[in-house]
Amino acid sequence: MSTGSEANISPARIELANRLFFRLYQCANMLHKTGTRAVQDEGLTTQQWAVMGALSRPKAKDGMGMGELTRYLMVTRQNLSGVLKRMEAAGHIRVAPGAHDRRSRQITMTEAGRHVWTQLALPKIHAYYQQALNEFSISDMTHSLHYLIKLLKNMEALDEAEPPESL
Amino acid sequence: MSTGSEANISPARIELANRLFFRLYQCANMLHKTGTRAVQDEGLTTQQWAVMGALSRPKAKDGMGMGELTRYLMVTRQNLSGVLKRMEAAGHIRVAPGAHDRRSRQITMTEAGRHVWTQLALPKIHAYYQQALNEFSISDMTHSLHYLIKLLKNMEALDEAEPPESL
DNA sequence: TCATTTAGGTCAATATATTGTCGTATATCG
DNA sequence: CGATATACGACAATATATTGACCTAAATGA
Repeated sequence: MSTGSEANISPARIELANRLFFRLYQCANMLHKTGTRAVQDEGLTTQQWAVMGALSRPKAKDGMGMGELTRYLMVTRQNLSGVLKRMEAAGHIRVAPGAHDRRSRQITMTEAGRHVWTQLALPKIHAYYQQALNEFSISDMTHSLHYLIKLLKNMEALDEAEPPESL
Repeated sequence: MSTGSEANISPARIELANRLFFRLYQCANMLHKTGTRAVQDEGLTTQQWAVMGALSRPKAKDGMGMGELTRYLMVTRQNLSGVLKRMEAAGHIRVAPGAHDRRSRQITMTEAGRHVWTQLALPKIHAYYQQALNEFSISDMTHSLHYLIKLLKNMEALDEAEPPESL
């Protein structure tokens, strides 16, 4: 008797979804607010923190390409372009033409950037984690992570369902 | 033998915290990207959606003050001011001086705004919820909500620990 | 080789979002 | 009544973030 697509969502689900997304919205705001505040003395922001976190991984030892980074951070290249420009001006990163594919740009951390990251930013980030994850057990963190990834996958699917520039 | 403050964070905790916050960062980006896309035909954004959600609650039948809204949404008044100005221009909301306290501004949804919200936006939002929460059981949603609120409380405490304008 | 795709740069418009500062009207308290 | 606190408005600077459009150079495939 249903119309084909599962349009019968229970009011309880809707109510829960409403609360869930509202809290996620608030979390997003607070993440950027408190996160940026945690590393502002180093001249960083939450976004630049994410970029440095990506580049400091052992996997990214030889740097990362633009497209690789945009996919990893889930932002547009126009956006990332601006962030990287500021980070390059600050001396945190270096941009060089790619080795194999000369169209691509390889983004690497500079020595200065690595110093700022490991010596100055990381201690503050760890202190931030400790406060932000106060009262979270290892189990709590594992479960939270699981749900975030699950949600993320659904939103990625939603994103790919109607891409803006017809990827 | 410890230095007083609990500086001994296990590497496992740090690693988990890293992943958790990175995923939260990605979720924040995707929430705004896919959320805005879901309601853009109605001329709305994720933020305006949040505002209308707040104003459409039975509790806010008589509208909400500026300060009330900034605390509810956890944004600054300078930010909210801009959002509200656009929404007022679009005819979605009305701003009137407060009844009791004439310094305050009472923000209310207009009839047109209520129509856009209930008739156009809500159906799309429910469809969005359905896709974004695909494979989430009621239990999953309840647990996710619980963790988001827990995290939020910690970040709020962090925020109040060092307020910018010495509230 | 030629057409197409891919990886980017760049410019522009628009909307969030923060911090900081100055100013004004209104409450409120002593 | 006078001092102070509160609730805003307005303005500026800066950093994200999106979409959209136009461009170039290099890789790739028929």
